[in-house]
Amino acid sequence: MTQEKSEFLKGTLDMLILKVVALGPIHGYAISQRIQQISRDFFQVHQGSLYPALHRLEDRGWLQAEWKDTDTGREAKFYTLTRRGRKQLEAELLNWERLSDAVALILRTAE
Amino acid sequence: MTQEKSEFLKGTLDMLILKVVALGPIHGYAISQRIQQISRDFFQVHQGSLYPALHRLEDRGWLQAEWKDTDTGREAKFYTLTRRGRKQLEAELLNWERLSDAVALILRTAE
DNA sequence: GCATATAGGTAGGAGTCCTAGGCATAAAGG
DNA sequence: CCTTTATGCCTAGGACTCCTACCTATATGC
Repeated sequence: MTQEKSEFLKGTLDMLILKVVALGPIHGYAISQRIQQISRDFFQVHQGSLYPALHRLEDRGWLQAEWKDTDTGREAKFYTLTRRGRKQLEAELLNWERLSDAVALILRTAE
Repeated sequence: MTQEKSEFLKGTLDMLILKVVALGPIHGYAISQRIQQISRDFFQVHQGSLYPALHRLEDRGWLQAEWKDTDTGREAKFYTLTRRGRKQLEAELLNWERLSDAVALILRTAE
């Protein structure tokens, strides 16, 4: 089955998560909602993508998790950026800029 | 082993190939060189990515192949876009635009 | 009492890209 | 003449990411 979904994240998910977490402590479920909201529904982060990604980023030492209560009095895992996570975010931002510049170079080539 | 290469194509390879082929009939090896040149060496399309991608695009009916002689008198498989390939390219261009816009929305979010 | 939203998770498969190899011929350098 | 390099095509296998489809549990709304 071919991937045709327009929401396909194209490897940007890690960067998007790091960026959203950089805005302040936030739990997983809220991260996916934030990404969807801010992107005006372009991105839809499915739970099967979200949670493995969070565990991945935590394993790599970029995110730190802590169980806390939400506003509504429920338990949730709140994530914060580590120092290394902040560095990683900067690296990914730079790489994304270069990538999209490189793509633009090719797309603008008219001969 | 983690993927850390900055040349990582992030799912853009199909679009880039379609775009380069849209510029005129060209063979596989030259496609990878073109992409590397135009992107100022940011993208490096390895042969293990290139040829499977070309076969994929041909299987989907977006590219058409024909054996011809190069300038230097060697045989090579020249690719051209089919009508469906042209449509696909336009769809991918639009999707790329939307994707990068959506990413930009999130990256510019300062709170 | 039951559906929906919130909040966490896993398993399995599909798809893409990479490394590492193989094959063949032409040009260039010693 | 012979060996290296560039050109040109290809595949196998593994790593990684993302998706669908499932599971669990609690709070809220009807």
